Amino acid sequence: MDIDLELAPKRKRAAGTPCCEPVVYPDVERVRAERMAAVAKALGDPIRLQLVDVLRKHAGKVCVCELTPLFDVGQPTVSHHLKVLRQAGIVDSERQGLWAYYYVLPDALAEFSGWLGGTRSEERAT
Amino acid sequence: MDIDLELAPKRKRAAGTPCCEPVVYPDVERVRAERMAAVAKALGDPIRLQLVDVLRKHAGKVCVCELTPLFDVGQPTVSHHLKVLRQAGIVDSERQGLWAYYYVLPDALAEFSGWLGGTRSEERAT
DNA sequence: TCTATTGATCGATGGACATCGATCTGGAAC
DNA sequence: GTTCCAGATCGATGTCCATCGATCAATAGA
Repeated sequence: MDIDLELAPKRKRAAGTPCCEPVVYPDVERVRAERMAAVAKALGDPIRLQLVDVLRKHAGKVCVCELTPLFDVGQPTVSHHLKVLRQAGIVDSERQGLWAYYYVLPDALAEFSGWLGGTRSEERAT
Repeated sequence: MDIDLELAPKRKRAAGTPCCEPVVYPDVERVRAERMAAVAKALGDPIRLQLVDVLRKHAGKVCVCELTPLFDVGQPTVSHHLKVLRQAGIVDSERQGLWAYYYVLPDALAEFSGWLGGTRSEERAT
């Protein structure tokens, strides 16, 4: 019930007729989807999501030595996850002597967040 | 520069002393992170993200026969992606005769969207 | 009943990913 | 220099994932 008639199969349909014409999307939509999916993928691991969470909680820059003991994985694994986040453009780092400090890049999550938050397509900017 | 002193290593440090005490997070944070990461992971594929996008654009329910031709993958693959989205609790489906109609579950993305949108931890509800 | 259609499922395959231990790099203390 | 430490990288390993062709179940028309 409550089917959107616009998208219901166009005819009462004799078996064999294609049910509807394909809706073609402009290429830019696909590129945008790939960009946002890359961000979502990077956030699609509990450790990485928590890393971003911690970095956002502390608006400043956080030492890796503070991040590592938060998780039940080894240091190389945390380093790996931070690298994934950096490659996704979500965080960046800065070295200070022996230590490395990570921070969230502002606006890195803006596009994805905007898409997620918007309930209707009309609200989106191109 | 601009290091958050709260999180900088606590002492001037003789090499060998641990640089800082671990910050322990309550278990609920980890569970919440796993829940949100699961949603992010489901959205971490361009096809799935576009599927959700199309379903949200058309507030009603959309026939699978309308979704399949949108992508350069076979019908089993689209069906697989829809299943992943359904298992993540993001969409659900309903059969009408031969056709299956998919729709976005309201509030499925709310928690993740709220976390993503909030800039500071204080804005978050538990 | 027979046949055509939709959409889900199965099994296989190739590639990506999370994790680990070991190692490397380059600073800092002695 | 030598030694120690923080953090990144490497190589290996086991697991998960995206995709495909083939097939199946359910339904509707003939």
